Amino acid sequence: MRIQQLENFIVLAEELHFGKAAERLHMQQPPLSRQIKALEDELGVLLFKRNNRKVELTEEGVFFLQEAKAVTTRLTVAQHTLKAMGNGEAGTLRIGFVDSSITERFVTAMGRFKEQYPNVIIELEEKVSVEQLAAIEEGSLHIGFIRTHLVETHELPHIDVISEPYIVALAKDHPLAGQETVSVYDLAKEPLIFFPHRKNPGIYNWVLNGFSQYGLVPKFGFEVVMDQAAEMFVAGGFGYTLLPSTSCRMGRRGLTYKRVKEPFLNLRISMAWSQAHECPLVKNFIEVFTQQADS
Amino acid sequence: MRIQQLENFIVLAEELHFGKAAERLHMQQPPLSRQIKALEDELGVLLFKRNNRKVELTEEGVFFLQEAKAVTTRLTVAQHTLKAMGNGEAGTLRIGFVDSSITERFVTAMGRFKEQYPNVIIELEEKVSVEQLAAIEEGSLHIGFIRTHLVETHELPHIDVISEPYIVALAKDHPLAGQETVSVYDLAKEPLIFFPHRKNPGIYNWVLNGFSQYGLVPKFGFEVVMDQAAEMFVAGGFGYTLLPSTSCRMGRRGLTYKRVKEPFLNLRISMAWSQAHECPLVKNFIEVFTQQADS
DNA sequence: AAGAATGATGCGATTTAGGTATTATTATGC
DNA sequence: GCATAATAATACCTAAATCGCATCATTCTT
Repeated sequence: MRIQQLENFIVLAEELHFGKAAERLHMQQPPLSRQIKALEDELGVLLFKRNNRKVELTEEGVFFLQEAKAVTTRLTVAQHTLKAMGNGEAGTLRIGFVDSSITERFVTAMGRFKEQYPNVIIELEEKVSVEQLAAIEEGSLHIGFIRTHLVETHELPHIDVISEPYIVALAKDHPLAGQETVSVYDLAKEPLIFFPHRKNPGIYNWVLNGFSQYGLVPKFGFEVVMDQAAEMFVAGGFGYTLLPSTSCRMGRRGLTYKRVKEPFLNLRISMAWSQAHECPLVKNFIEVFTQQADS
Repeated sequence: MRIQQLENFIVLAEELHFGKAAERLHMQQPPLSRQIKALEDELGVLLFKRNNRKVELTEEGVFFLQEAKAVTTRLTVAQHTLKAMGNGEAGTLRIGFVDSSITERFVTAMGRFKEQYPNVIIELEEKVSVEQLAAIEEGSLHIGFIRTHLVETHELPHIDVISEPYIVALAKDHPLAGQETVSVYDLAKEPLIFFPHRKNPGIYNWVLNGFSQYGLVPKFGFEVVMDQAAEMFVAGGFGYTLLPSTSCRMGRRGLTYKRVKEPFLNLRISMAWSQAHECPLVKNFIEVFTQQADS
């Protein structure tokens, strides 16, 4: 059975006249007669009652007409959707992100994209950078918002989106709070209030690394899971903590925030994708994302 | 596009291996490769990523797979339904009936049929006999329960289902109530409580006819629309009324029922259909209807 | 580096579809 | 009542599409 047969059957059911239907279909009457007969033979039923003078649908024909219409329209819609997918106007875009990548820019970019491409489904999933990296290279993730140094070493195409120093949060009456900036050497002597290794090994190790650049090891104090809890301990004078600078715009009462004197920890996030798996969806997303940056 | 291409595409999407898919499809690998390529060309997208070593669906392929499955299964179901319709096990059976044809036998036959052929839709419509007759001969009604004398004059195939004399309902203290049977000649002198002509012209004229056989004309008393109202007037001694004998099995208090002495009015209803439009549905219904009569 | 696995390509044979001419049948008009 | 017009079916031919076989090209494995 060919789709064309279904389409021709539908036209004939509308015209109820082989000659006129054949004309509409840009073909001759005899092939149409044969085609309908072949369809009837294949289905094992008569679709039309025809007595050389009048053509009308049988009960079976009425039923099959509705089925044929359903099938052909579904296929036509599918073809249009496929075309839209080819233009990156339909489909599913899978985007990964790390906790700290969620900025206003990130959110508004999502909104803009959804507005411009309403038929694209966006699947967002939080994953640590290395996992995203693997998923991108495997092709199961289109785009990842991940730590910049990783995409640099993996040589993935990317756009940098965040670059902000980690800063020190201290109690206002802390001995170090009097200085404009704080030295890592001084920090290493104070207890660090930080989350446990298991919560985010990447950041944890990265912080350790920041200290070891200067031959230092931080002196760990309390380990707390939530940021708010950490700030409470800091305010209570039990030590200091480290935060991305944007995380503390509205400062907490009793705390003060100081930059580190030496080059220390700089949180850098990039939007990365795979050259190999680059598709129209990705291209369109990048375009929307960068356009927004301009405006 | 052929349906077979969609089916082959589905198999290949399951196997993800041209050789194995071709084997399952009882064909050689080269034609399958070409067929898939032709499908891709027609759709304008690649359905599979294939690098001489691995075959996997593209995003478009995943989407089209779901559409192809939907389309092919719908067509398969449609073909099964068509086959069922050929056996009279699916479709729509249109049955007409007149008011007085609704008996217990009629109702239980409907139930039995619906039980035996659950996929057949029964469309019941009440219509006077002549209209049903026209609809049957035109083919828009499969079966009609109509007045027997009409099907006899039109020579339609039919099965008689009701034959019952009309009888006379009288008040117990009515002068004619003392006799075993009542004569039409006596009846013609008494007032007849009957429904108005507009309610059922067929029966009304038929009753007039019954009297005119004997050169008589009934003497009309009250015209009432509902049967119960007629019985009340009769019980009150305002005259007599005429009823099909089964309509008064459980007699009303204060009334008595008498047969007419002479051959008078005999209500005969038949189930009729058209030889020309006889289809499996009709055959099956007749079979169920007569089977029930036996049991 | 050689061989096995696997999808693509070339070619000839068969099947299938479409076009033209014609036939058969039925309704309509004089 | 017969001739004609209308219309779907059939016959026959040509063109196109499909299939199977043989082969090629590429890539992974050992």
